[in-house]
Amino acid sequence: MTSPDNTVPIELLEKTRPQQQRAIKTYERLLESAAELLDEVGVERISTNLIAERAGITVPALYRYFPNKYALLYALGARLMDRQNEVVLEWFKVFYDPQSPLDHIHHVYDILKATHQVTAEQTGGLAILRSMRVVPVLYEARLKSHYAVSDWICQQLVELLGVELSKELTLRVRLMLEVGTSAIEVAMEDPEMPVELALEEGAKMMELYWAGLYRELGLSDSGKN
Amino acid sequence: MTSPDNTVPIELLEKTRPQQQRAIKTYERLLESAAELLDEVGVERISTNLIAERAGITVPALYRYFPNKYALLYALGARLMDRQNEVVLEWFKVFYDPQSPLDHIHHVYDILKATHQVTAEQTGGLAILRSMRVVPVLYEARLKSHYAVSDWICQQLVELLGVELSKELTLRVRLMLEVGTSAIEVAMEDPEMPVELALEEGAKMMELYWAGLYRELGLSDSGKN
DNA sequence: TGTACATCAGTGAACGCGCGTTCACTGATGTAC
DNA sequence: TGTACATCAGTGAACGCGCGTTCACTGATGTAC
Repeated sequence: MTSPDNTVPIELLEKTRPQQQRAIKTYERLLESAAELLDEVGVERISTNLIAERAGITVPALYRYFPNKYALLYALGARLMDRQNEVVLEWFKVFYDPQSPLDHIHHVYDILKATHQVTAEQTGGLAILRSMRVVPVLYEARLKSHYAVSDWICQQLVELLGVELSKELTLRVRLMLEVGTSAIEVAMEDPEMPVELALEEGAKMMELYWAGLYRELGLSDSGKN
Repeated sequence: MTSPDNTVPIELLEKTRPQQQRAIKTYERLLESAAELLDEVGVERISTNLIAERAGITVPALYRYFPNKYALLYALGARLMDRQNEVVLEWFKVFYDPQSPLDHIHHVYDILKATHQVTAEQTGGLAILRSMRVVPVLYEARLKSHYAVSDWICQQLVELLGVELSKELTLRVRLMLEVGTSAIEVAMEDPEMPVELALEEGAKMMELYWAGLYRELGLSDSGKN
């Protein structure tokens, strides 16, 4: 079950990189159009024809830069995930304080807020996230990216707090990230759900759990809150 | 953004209900085939042709029961969501104890476990959940179903614990459900993630949060754990 | 039990359409002298 | 500065295919007498 259908591997790498000004504009217009259409018609209805038309070019021009439809969606998804991941690195830089090294867990809201913002600023951000969950080849990229972040965070915890690295730690961090993502997605997709509430309560859940994790690892919380 | 494209409403209701034995078999084979294909090729590649072929009938026979492709996927999704929702009702029945009315929050693992099992038993269960996140018309059904459960849970909390019903309570319950779903999905889709770990840790997160919720509402936890 | 008939279930063939992709091409941009 | 040329960027036309859906139909099942 859920085998990734590897019979015919799908090439995701871009073919030609745009070089001239004009080409860069075209390339960006392609990504922007794809993002809009992902939002408007969904991943099961999007097509190269639609994307090219929206971008104001002909279809063969699209194939100049991307070997196929999925490579284009991948470029879009990878860009968004990279931005999200940068938020995590930035957050650690800002909120890690050697004076009170466990204090960062009281700033989970900030990381959710920043990630939400990055996603909301991207045209069709929510639709992009959704499509990454559903297209097999994109899903694998998503998994890989999430593990990259989990691993990076764990490495930080090892270096900064001296905790012992373990498979279980990585998985627990990964689960927390997934819960955070979930809160952000709910905030974005449910019109009834106020963004602030979703992010605050999501952060609360993560914080409580994270504090428990540190307690189990023998690290004592600063007691704040 | 994220407008559900209501220009041409898609009919989701079934046309003819199967009556004879033979027809019921055909109908079930259609759903089963669709579930398999959702898992194998994904929602953006599934087609009525593919489904009918797999079910061993011709395409017009499919159109006897469903007005279109989405109605079939909807039937599949609705059936799974209904089973999941039943788990929630059952769980409350089993774990609500008038002697210690707050004790149910220490059994969150059980509800996750049972929901996971129901989903794992359904062919292509994970693929069905994923597809419900991404097809606009199915997504609305998903939202509606989730709210039905949240509302039902809130109603239980009102009746059993005497808490005051509020919009915020519903949203917090809904968020918890979403987090639980998230843990189950991670358990199912990530080959690296041991199912038990995901469910246990997910339950832990929900429990901690839920305990906090009760504390805020002025209900004191039995202290067990 | 046998048959005529009504209803239910599924078929064969066809439709127009948009899909992804490729080809040989023209036009635009940049650069060497 | 002007021009010849190389490279980059985008086009027009076409392809075969599978898509969703409908039609008039044949075959299977159930029932009344």
